[in-house]
Amino acid sequence: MNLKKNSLHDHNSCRQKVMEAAKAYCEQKRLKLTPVREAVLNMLLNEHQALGAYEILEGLRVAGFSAQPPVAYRALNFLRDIGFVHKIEQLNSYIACYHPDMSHSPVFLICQSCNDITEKSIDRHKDEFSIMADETGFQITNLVLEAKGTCQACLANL
Amino acid sequence: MNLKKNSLHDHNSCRQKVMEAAKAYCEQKRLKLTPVREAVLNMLLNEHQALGAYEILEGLRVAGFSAQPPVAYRALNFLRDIGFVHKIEQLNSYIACYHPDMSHSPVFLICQSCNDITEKSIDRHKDEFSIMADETGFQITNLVLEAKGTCQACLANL
DNA sequence: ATATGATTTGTTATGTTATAACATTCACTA
DNA sequence: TAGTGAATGTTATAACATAACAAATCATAT
Repeated sequence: MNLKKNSLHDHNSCRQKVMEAAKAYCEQKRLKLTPVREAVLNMLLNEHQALGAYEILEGLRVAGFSAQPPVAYRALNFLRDIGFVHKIEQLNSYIACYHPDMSHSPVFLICQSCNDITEKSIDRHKDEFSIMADETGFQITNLVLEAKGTCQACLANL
Repeated sequence: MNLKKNSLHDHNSCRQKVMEAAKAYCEQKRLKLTPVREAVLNMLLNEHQALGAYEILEGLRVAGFSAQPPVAYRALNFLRDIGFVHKIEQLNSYIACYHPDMSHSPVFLICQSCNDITEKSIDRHKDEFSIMADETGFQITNLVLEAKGTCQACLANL
């Protein structure tokens, strides 16, 4: 499992905070964080890493939910819509967002050695891609910013 | 088809230049731009848009090549390795690169309205993602930078 | 309280994307 | 011209994702 990250912060409290934020957000927006949706978010927060849709589906099955693919994809898409889950396009997998702040675009650093994924944020509207897009009159609705490579810890162990 | 781009430049000469560049590159590196590989690159250059692997496979079938999936994927991966084709991760599709310059990272602006894809370049090592990665000691081997949205022409037609 | 409309969930089936594994052919060169 | 490594052919299957429709649940306005 991902010991490195766990050692860097209090994973439990971090997880709880995000879950509460999700509940508050849904309440405020009159959206429903139903049992399936909460279970999916919880699973992603627990793992603290990217999971494939079918891994999530297996988790749902174990937890007693219906385990047909649409169940997982619906929950994932709901959570993505509200910004608490992101898809890692290069891995076809999904990861919880620990700072669901709409004014920032997520940036992912994917370590090919330890499979750890670090989420960074860049200031929307100030980054050079947004600027580049502005220059050509392109209106961005979604940004995918992913870097694959080797993280510091793994570089040190080479 | 993609009239907008065709009107912006001499598509034919552009296509030929890239194909020649690919041939020169392979010759220099002692790599083989075999018939299948050339056919795939040619198809992508002709279309001047992103194609799915199975569309390419169908093109190969029509051209008389073997049309099992591995044939297309192998050719695509070869062309990606040498930098003449990129994968658009958000679309699971592949597009020819018109400025295969290793010191630049490709950036794609994907218009959801007209399906046009514009490739931009950013200076590797100077962009803020590389800088962000450097700060955390992350060594990037591959960058995926894709923006979905609406292009200028389509915005004007709303 | 209850009809009604909207949202969510269940379920079946299928579509789409990609790779594993191994056999065969080809091109080079020793 | 035999041996080697690269490329291709081929079969099968894995992995990812959605369409379509039925059933249940929920919200709320009368």
